[in-house]
Amino acid sequence: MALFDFTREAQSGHARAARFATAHGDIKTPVFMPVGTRASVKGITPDQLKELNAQVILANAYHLFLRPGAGIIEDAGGLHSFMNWSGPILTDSGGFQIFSLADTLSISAEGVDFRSIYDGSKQHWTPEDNMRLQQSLGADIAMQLDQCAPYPASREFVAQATATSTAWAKRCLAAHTRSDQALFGIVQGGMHLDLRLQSIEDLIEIGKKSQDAGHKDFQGFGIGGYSVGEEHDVMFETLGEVARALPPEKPRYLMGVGNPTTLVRAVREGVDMFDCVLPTRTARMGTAFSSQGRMNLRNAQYTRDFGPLDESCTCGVCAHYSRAYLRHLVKSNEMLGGILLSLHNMHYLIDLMGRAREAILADRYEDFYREWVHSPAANDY
RNA sequence: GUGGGUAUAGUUCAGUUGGCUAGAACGCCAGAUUGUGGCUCUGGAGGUCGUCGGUUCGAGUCCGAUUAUCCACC
Repeated sequence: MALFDFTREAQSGHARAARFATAHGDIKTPVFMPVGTRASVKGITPDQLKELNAQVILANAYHLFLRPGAGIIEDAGGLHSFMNWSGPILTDSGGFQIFSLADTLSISAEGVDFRSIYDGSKQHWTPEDNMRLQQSLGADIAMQLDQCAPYPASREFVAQATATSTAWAKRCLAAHTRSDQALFGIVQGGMHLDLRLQSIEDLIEIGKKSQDAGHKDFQGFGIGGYSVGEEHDVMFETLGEVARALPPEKPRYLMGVGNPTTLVRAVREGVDMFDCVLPTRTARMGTAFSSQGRMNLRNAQYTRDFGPLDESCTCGVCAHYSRAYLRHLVKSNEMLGGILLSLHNMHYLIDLMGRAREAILADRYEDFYREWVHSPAANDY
């Protein structure tokens, strides 16, 4: 199996099961990727991630560039060595941070000026700078630098941001030379289907021309610009058509999503990969996913509840700790509370995608989907 | 026993020369969290101001008694 081959194993409706080959191992899809922005999945060690069957984790080029700096990670032998994770890693470019952190000074076709969130210093990035950065970090998958439009935004603004992303996609692809690292283009276009379809057409064209010139093509595509504050159902008005307009022989990565039910629905639309801070962030705030829906462990009803977090969960936290104890930890601000709930939530999403994969392989994804949306577990947002 | 201090929300305390619908912090209760600047953010409940009486148009604020409690001295 050649590097970056996306080998489709089964399809059930639009849902796909596949293997994506990277230099640090295969990724079996559909897959949820834990987020470790600053080379750390908050509260979870790499050993624990392996036990949870995490296949690939995320890091963020923007944050690592500002701290500790790419040079240090390069001297450490790359990101894998630096953080002691031997499996696949995906780095996000930082396009989302430029949009979300509001320290952006200016964005033009040429590049972006922004201020460091750590010391306020002025920084300048071109797409080429960003590619150099991500290649020096050495992840298995790099994302193009993109511009993510906020929501709501005028159609004109979204169209302009999408055009900028497309221009940057072309330059990122041209500047990307590392053969053991995949590069994903990113679809933008906000909630406008026509802008998104145009974005996809442009990305495919850019890849084709690059290949014709003897250079590489994108090995997959991110679907960006969703989960930026819109109502949950808005995304599904266009997601299916967007996902299926992408080349079927390459992975589709819905960026920044999400909660369990959104994953189950998005897989049904043909999405293969997800990442989200939700399992760890909500865990630190005291919230757990469960077969009974979302649970807020701070609630008084758990004060004397000595049963497991989720009776139908197979994770180590549910095997050994009671709701009452977890509530106590959360209420007492003990870091162990956030850690244990993070472990559980992470297991929950990884296991969910594992079960989705089994259902696809057995060609009964529609049944799996129906069962899910009618179960109390779907009460998760 | 004597002298002095203090009694206001679950807790620690603010409440200016008497003029509110008596406030704060923490705690408590409940929401939020989607390509992570998050021990974060948003709401809510809760007090006949120790008790009884007096002065006053009006008392958490002044006066008396009483109870509790703290300190000092016998």
